[in-house]
Parts: sequence; structure tokens; C-alpha cells
Amino acid sequence: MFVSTYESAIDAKGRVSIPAPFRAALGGGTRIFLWQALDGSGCLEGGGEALMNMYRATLTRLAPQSEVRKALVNRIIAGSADLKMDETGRIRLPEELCKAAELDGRIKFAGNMDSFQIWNPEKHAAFNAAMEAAAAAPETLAAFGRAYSEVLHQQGAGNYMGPKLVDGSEG
Amino acid sequence: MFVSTYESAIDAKGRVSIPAPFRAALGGGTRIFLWQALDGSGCLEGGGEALMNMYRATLTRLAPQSEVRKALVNRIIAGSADLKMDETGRIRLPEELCKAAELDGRIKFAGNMDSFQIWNPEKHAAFNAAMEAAAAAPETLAAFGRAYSEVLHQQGAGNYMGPKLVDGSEG
DNA sequence: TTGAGGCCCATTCATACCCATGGTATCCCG
DNA sequence: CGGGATACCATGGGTATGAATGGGCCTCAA
Repeated sequence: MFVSTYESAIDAKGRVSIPAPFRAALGGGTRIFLWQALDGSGCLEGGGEALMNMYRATLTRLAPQSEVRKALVNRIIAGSADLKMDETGRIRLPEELCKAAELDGRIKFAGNMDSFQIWNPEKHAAFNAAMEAAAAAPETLAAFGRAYSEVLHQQGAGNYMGPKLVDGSEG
Repeated sequence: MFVSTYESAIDAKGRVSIPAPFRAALGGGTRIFLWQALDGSGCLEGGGEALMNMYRATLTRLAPQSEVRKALVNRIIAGSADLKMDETGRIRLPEELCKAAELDGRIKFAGNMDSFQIWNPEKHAAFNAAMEAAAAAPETLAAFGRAYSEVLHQQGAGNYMGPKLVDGSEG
């Protein structure tokens, strides 16, 4: 699972180091997919082969000629950069994606469970502030509490043993 | 279960010892997640992998593109520090979280059942005073009595055998 | 031929790991 | 019941490891 937020930098050759914990979450894979977030938040979203396989299965379930499927395939499949980490855990960010997300100099990697996000630091700060306010809203906390109770009841005693796409492995 | 309150100190390298009883409650795990409490109380909240897996299951239940889920993922997943206890039971508190919770010098660990909290001692004292007053209110006691009765009826007379996220084991 | 990208090596710095120490509470034995 | 020994816990600090970063060179394609 991709957890936490890390800062990194784009070097003179357009390379960025993937934070080590995220490399661990990729489970040793070196192939990375990157695309613009669908929700218009202006960040990039990325993941490894496991995530892309999940997306493929998901898109395959949609009706073949539906507009929905066409749009999503365009954004996620056609719109993705297909990158390979080098030996030291770096990728080269494509110009086009950098421009789209206004990345330049320092950037933020933010965990998003099965995927991660890449942010312009200022935009990320603004996003954080908005999310902090939204999360503190009573109805948000109530919704979280309700969902948590449901999970507790479903699972009875033990720890969560459900499906895990990305391991939290740390070696 | 995380029970009771303990005092600890941040050393020159930014490390704090997790109280031994809390280490026992982690069940031998050495991975610790820390984030700012959602309710704006100004303390940090933390737990082990079991708790984070529960949160993951909970967040997965919420509608994928909902604002509620985005906000909670941002606060809990992206906003968490992903820490590893060393051999002597210490973690390094990230600068950012220390600043957010005004931690410096001595701190308080407070049990919170499935998670624990980390407090600035003065803020904790104020919080304690407020909670003492709130707990003594008749409607608080009445609500507790009602809930207790419901549990009693559900379970029959015996000891509490319901869902446990974190064992109280200290073997 | 030239430029960009990929591959590899080198350096620096933080930190995770390890050892050491002192205090305290507990237990055992006198 | 009292005193001493012991085990455990909190704490301080040194060092090796590995992560992040910078840069050089070679390859391949235009």
C-alpha cells in the first residue's frame, strides 16, 4: 500500500527518485505508469503493473463501445506514460505530464492506497488545506464512523484479511 | 488494546520510546503509523498495521470518487507517517507532525482502544479537564448506560467476547 | 553527425542499527 | 519484613548502511 507523503526533486535531466517506501510498495517491479488524475485536481497519478492490470480488468467489464469505456480507455490507457525505473530507483518524467501538472523543481509524492499521486508542492498544500477542512466536517467523520462499524461487524474479531492489491511489504 | 496514559520524552535526535505496554498492544509488529487527529483536537493519533488495514478496508467501502473518501484518504493515508520502531522500541517523530501537534520535550501517550494518541502535555491536561466535565453530565452517563445494556442483552451475561482489533496480549 | 536518453559510477548525508548506561521496580532470599 | 540482586525499560550516542542526488559516457536514432 502506498502510504504517507514524501518530497523529491526533478534533476537537471528531468529525473526523479521514487521514494524508497513506494518502491517497496511496488513489490520489486520497475515498470511505472503515470497519467493525469481524472478528477481534475491537477496532479499526476501513478502505479505499478498490478494497478494497471486491475484497471485493465475493470475497463474490460464495461460495454465495449460505450462512451464511458472509450473515455476511460483514452484517459487511463492512451494517456498513460509507460516508464521504467533505473537501477537507482529513478524515472524520467515526460515533458507533457510535467507541463500538465505544473511540475518543476521540487515535487510531492502522496500515497493513495493502491496508487500514488505526484503534486506541485503549492497545489498540494492548497489541496491539503481543503481536505483538512472537509475531513473535519461532522458528516464526514460520521460517514467514516459508520463505514468503520460496518467493517468491524463484517469481520468479527480478527485483523483485516481482505483483498490486497499492493502489499505493505518492507522486505 | 491501548489502555492508560504514559509520559515520554523526545530526545536530541527526535526519537521517542513507545511505552512498553503499547508495544505489547502492537502484538510484536514494529511498523507504526502516525497522523493528525481528524477532529481538530490537535493531538496525533497512531496505530499499527492492523489498524491501518482496518482503515484501508473502511476507506475502500466509501464511494470511490466521493469527496468524503478523498478527504479521508488525504488525511489518513497520505497524511500518515510510516514509521518503524527500532530494536529498543523507539520511533523518530517527523518534524512536520511535531510542529502540527506542538510537541517538544515531554509528551503524553494516551490509550484510545484500537489506536493511541500523542499529546502535548498542557493540551492534554486541558483536554482531560474538558472530558471530565463532559463525562459527568447526566446525558453522557445515560447514553453509556443504554449502550451497556444493549451489549449485555446481545451477549447474554458472560464476559465481553466481541470483536477485538488489537489483542491485550502481553505474553 | 549530433543530440537525447539510458546506463553506470561516485559522493554526500541522513538514519537505522547497534552498543552502552543508569534508574527503577520486582522478585527472591536471608 | 528488609535488603540485595536482577531483569526490564528509558535514554544517550557512535557507526555502517543505504537512499538521494550529481555527473560522465556510451548507445541509438534522426
